[in-house]
Amino acid sequence: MQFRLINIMKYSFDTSLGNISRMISKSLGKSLEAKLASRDIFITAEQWSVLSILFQKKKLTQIEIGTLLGLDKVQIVRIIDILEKEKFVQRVISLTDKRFKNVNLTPKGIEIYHKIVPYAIEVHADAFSSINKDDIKQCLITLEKINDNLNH
Amino acid sequence: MQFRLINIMKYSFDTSLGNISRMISKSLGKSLEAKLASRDIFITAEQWSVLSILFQKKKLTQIEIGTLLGLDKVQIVRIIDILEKEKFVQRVISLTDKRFKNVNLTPKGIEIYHKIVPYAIEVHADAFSSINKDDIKQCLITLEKINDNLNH
DNA sequence: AAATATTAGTTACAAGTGTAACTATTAAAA
DNA sequence: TTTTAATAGTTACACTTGTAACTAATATTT
Repeated sequence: MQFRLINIMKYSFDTSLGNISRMISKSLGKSLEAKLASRDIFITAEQWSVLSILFQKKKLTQIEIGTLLGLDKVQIVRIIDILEKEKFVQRVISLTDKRFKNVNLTPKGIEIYHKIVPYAIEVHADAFSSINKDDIKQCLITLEKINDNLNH
Repeated sequence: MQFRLINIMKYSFDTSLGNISRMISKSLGKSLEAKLASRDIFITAEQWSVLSILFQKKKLTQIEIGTLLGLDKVQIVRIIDILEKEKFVQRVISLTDKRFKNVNLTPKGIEIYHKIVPYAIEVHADAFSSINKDDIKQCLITLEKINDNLNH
């Protein structure tokens, strides 16, 4: 049984999830950043991921953001510093525990979020073009499962 | 029709391919690097991708490596510099066009390749555990298609 | 054939990133 | 209750990475 598993798993570069996910993630990020830059919006893919998770969850501590995005606390500090300087987010020290800073979108942050969404959709639409939409759905479900495996 | 597409594509962070592929690629890379480091093999995930593409294709120019892996020529120079210093690969100037340098694995490079493969398989097996193997196959096929879309 | 453009690979430097050490605050242990 | 440990967030510095300019060789244009 173990032998069979190894057999199935025979390593092949072409189908290596590590490689293909790295390439896709890079392409999508660069593609989004290029689209935004051409409209004079200078926001990186990672900053965008923070903006969108904040839009979805409304209020998160820096540690929570890091956990959700797989980024460490130093990276989060830097991203929040930049986003706060641009007044897209604000830090609010928690009343119940002064170690925590709750981060939330400002009105300007919500505005930029809505401005960027169409470009994010565009990038994904390009990536998904001429691929069966059920296949894409199924693929994303499998990727979620893989991601769960990797986080536990 | 276009309206329907946009509707299907409604942006959701959770199912954002950009985010999930970034997280998976990072996890897999770090997981492999940690496994290797604990056995005193100090090779990064990117260096590994170069070793394995060279094992598969036997001989490639630096530009070809970059194209296959989605890395630019400067990154490739650096990786090949390191791998050459470790005597895992060698550069051979092309006889037909002196601008090109053909890169290939040395016997030591082939040896380290075979040494690393089991760890690469292990990392993927962890990622795929308890997921239906047909789903994984289908997922990888879809990712290949997405990757093709992004490269054209 | 000479001049120009293009390409593969390299180098240099600025900008970005990861690691470790730090502060402030709260929780747990003695 | 005092001491110790743990946690959220920050800072500093070494290391890595991206951009642009460079060399050398070949291809193209004039």
